[in-house]
Amino acid sequence: MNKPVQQRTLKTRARLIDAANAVVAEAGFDALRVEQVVAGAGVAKGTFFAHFKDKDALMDLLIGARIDSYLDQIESAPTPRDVDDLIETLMPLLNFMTCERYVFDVILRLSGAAAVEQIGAIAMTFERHAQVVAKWLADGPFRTDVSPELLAEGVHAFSIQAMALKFCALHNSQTLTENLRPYLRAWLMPQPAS
Amino acid sequence: MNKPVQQRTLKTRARLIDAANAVVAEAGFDALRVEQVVAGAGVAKGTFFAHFKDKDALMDLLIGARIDSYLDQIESAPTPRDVDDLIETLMPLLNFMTCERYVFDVILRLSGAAAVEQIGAIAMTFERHAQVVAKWLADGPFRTDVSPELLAEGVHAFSIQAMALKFCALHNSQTLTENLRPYLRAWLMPQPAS
Amino acid sequence: MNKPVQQRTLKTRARLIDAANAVVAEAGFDALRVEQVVAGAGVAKGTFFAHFKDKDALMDLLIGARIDSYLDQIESAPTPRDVDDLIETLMPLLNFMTCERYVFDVILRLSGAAAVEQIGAIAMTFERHAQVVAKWLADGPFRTDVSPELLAEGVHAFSIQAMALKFCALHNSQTLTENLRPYLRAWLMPQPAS
Amino acid sequence: MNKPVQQRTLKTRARLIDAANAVVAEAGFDALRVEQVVAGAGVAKGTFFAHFKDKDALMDLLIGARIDSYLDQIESAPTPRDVDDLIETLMPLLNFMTCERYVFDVILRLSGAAAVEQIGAIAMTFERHAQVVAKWLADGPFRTDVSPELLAEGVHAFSIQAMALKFCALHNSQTLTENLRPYLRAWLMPQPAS
DNA sequence: TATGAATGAGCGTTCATTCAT
DNA sequence: TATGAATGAACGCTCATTCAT
Repeated sequence: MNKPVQQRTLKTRARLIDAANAVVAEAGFDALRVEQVVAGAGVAKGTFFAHFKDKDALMDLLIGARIDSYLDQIESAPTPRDVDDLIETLMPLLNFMTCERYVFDVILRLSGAAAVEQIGAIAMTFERHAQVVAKWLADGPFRTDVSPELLAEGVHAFSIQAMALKFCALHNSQTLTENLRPYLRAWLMPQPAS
Repeated sequence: MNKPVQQRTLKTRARLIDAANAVVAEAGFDALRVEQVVAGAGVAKGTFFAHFKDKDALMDLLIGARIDSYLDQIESAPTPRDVDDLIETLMPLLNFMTCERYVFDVILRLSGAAAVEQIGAIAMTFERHAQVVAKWLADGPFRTDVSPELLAEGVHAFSIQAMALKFCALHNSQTLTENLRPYLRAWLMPQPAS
Repeated sequence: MNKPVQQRTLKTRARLIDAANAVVAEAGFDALRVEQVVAGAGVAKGTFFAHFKDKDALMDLLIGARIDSYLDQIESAPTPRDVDDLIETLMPLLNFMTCERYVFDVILRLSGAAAVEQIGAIAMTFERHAQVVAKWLADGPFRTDVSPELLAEGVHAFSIQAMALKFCALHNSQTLTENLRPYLRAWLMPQPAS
Repeated sequence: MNKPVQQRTLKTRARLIDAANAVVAEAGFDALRVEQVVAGAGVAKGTFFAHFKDKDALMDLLIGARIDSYLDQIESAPTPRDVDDLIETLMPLLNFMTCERYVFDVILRLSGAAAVEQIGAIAMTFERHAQVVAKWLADGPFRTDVSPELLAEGVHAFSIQAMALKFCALHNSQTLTENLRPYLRAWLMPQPAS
């Protein structure tokens, strides 16, 4: 009964997102302007704000979708055999997350939601990321004295740290991979008997 | 000859900082506006920017000073004997860093300087923090298979993670301390022989 | 055959008006939003405009009805014997008309219809008001050198003036009654022989 | 000492007003857009709102200035000898006030100020109008049983009434002058001995 | 009649930062 | 150094009204 209306809504929403993606492809996330998006979608400005609370909500969706597609790839990849393998598998995602300073900032900002109702796409991907990595860690040649879930959270923490260093003049002489490797080795590998 | 001028300069700078601290005490860091600061200091807006490169430079100073005073306390505290001790020692600092979402964001943003010349007060405190923690970790009953410096960086990474969770509706049911403990246990303690 | 349809129509219309009155009772005329009204009536926005040409048409109805009920009271009151009596009789109406700045504005705007076909409830009440007052003035101890109709129009003009003063910081130290009395004395009473 | 700065301010303000007057001359008051004004003045939008609280504040100034110049003409005109003379003298002002429905609405809206500090140009002209007319009425062949100030307020009330009728479909078959004459005759002339 | 997504055009805001004096 | 008016570029908002279904 209310299907036709909803389809119209979904169509408009899709056009907005398509237009936004076109702008991003052209000029990047930081350069996206709401005005361009509505112009590209051929809708009124008011329509934009009927679909998205604000520009951040759109960004959450766009960036969240990309992270999700990277997670799809990651999930379908073979379980990493060692730390280097793990890093290599994660790299496409980490590279995307640091492709623009603006993107990294948005991700940090939106990865936590002030209220449960406001949990957005990016925050959801963080949950998923933890699950995917935990599943790996349970299988691989990694330390077993703590839960895979905790290990996965640590991978996340060190990834953030390494990504942050990429934007830091003092430490960006090393690549993201090089920064990340010692952290994850020390975190994931069983300690040699002392 | 130029002594009086310098004194006036220092005086103006001091008045700006005092005014800023008054605003912060009244309304918090997030609510601080340059306009309020210059009004409180009784100078013109332009004068503010003659003393501080930008608003962030002031924030760096204000927040950096507070972090430094927490580090003073931390440094003068006895070396922690275990993880709980370590957390307890660090907590006043971590609580301050998460007193406002805005403060946490500023710290993340300024903790890595975008350029080497721009290393500010907050970035300095992070170096100092790393040294203090590394010294502790070298002395305590912690794992020795990796360098204390790397361990300290990990403490930092997990602290950031735990602080971020404080602002996340999905995970803030636990206290910062409760979130941090399992991370640091797993990171710092020698693994039991498996 | 079309009875049930008409009844449904009338029912919807009544529900819209009830909902509108509820909003007005809660928050006043100025705060009334079409959205609230349709929400309260449990119908869609478009339905509102199937029943009322525009929001003003609803306002015309709501405010016109209230004015009419004040006119009922006025009409059933005894013919005023003097100016003070006249003012006292009119006051409930004038107080309502100035209960909100917005109400006064709407009344001014709709009291003269832009087109003859658009004569609405408020415009009708003004005609009625003029007739009622003219009838009084023909009977009372008032000047007789001009027609009662003209006198009534003057009462209207001075009432508007006095009401406007109520919204003016320069003149609202006096009550509406106090502002109105000298006007109507000078307008309605026979001049003393000079 | 602070003269040069103020002159710059005044210059910018003058450019804004000039640009606004140009737009009005071109397209009328109703068609004035803030964007056009700032474009015409060659200043930023922020500057506009630094000079005027909102668009209404500019309108108050523009319209108030015009009314004032009409009042200048009126003031320098010879004292009217009778009602027709009076109407003829006032007509340029009344014609301007009703040149656009929008202008009349703005005048009504801004003629009263909610607070004394907010009294604007239009509200001031109303005071002046009363004074100018009162001075005339004291001199002319008009009724003397009430104060000239009261008589002037009545002229104002009837002028508003007559202007409102101009926008009213039911009564605009008569000219403003024709509508006004009977009112003012009855209001201003000594009553014939009955 | 009923629906409700879409419209739309302009206003006001924001506030750190700049620059001519 | 000090001044403070001016900048600027989007964003977000408003909300009555329309129109295709």
